[in-house]
Amino acid sequence: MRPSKRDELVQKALKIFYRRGFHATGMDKLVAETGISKTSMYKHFRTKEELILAALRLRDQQFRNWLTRRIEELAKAPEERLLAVFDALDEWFHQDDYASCMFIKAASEYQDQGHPIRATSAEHKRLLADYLHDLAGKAGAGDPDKLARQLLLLVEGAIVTAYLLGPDGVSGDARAAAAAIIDRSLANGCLPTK
Amino acid sequence: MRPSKRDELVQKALKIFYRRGFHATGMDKLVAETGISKTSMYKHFRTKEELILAALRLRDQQFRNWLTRRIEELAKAPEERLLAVFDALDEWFHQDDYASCMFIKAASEYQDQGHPIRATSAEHKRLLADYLHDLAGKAGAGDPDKLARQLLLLVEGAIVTAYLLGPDGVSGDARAAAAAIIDRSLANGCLPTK
DNA sequence: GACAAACTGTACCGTTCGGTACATATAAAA
DNA sequence: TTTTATATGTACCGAACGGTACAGTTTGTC
Repeated sequence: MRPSKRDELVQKALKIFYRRGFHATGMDKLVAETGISKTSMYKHFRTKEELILAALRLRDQQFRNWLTRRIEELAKAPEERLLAVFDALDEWFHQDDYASCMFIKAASEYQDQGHPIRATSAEHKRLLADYLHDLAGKAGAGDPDKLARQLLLLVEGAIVTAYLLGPDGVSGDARAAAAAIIDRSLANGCLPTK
Repeated sequence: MRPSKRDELVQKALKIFYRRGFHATGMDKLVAETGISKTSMYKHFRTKEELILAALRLRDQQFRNWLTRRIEELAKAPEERLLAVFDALDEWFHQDDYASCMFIKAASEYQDQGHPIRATSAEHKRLLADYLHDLAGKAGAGDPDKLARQLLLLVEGAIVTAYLLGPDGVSGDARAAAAAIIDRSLANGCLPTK
């Protein structure tokens, strides 16, 4: 069974929304760029918002899937994986179609508290934080909650900075900063571990 | 001389754009919410984009002004000011109308390379980085460039995370992470300074 | 080949978009 | 008081917005 027209639509819409933005992308533009008729679109999704939500759900799945897989390839030991996070991000930042994080942008355009698009974006970040927490725990962090939250700050900061000021060096800085806070968390400060 | 109608417009438009977004805010909405006639608006600004740019320039000025002033109030010694950055941010995050960074959101909506709105947003971040660099230098950091770039990551990460996951604790985490990387920069690692 | 499901093209709906035309009002400066 | 600059209200422009109606075409299945 070939990929359904529905999946094809979501996949293509995802790329277009990512590249052009949500409000700035009209349904007619989606018709023109996907080659899928508007009638079909509204057969699969009752509103533009539902299509956006489907695109965000797909993005969440694809992105976290890629990130975790890449990190597992790049490093084996948990402490090393905490740093490999930023090596994976570096690859992302240097893709020529890199344009920040889709969820940060979605939450920027749909700011109402409790709006499904904003809620979905927040959930994505929570899942990302959970993954970092998992890594931090396996690495033997003294306070994995805290370490994960601190690393998340570096991840988000790197994403935004790589977009606004360019990708070069950002991951390296984030990695170095991460090393500092990881050292603190694992060694409980500058005291020798024994 | 009273504040000109033009300044009043930019000030009010700034708040509305910040709260509702750029594409989502039509000129008619601005007329309704500011009480300023559309004719006047287009006498002062030839396009909506020019009005947005004026609002961003005002925001840049107001925000950096507030931030630096607040930091100078909160701490006197340069090393302490590097940490006070996050105390000031914490106050911002807990304002009930906090809605992330206007420039991150602007760059999210106007993604074209070289678009004036995106360029203005990038410039704001560059100026923020310059300020951090200045503080880092005065604090005697070994590599003020690097420290400033790392702190900027924490600042941006805190802004985004406070918006998406809520303000509580974010600044504390950022502050703790900042302390770790500042210690490294000032002491050149865990080695004693002498 | 028949049938149903899925997809397409086009025309259209009311609304809103950014932006303009124009005639009127207000208010300070001369 | 007349002038001049600046504000206003309203009506409007063509285009694009999200979304619908409907008739016709392709597609896989029995």
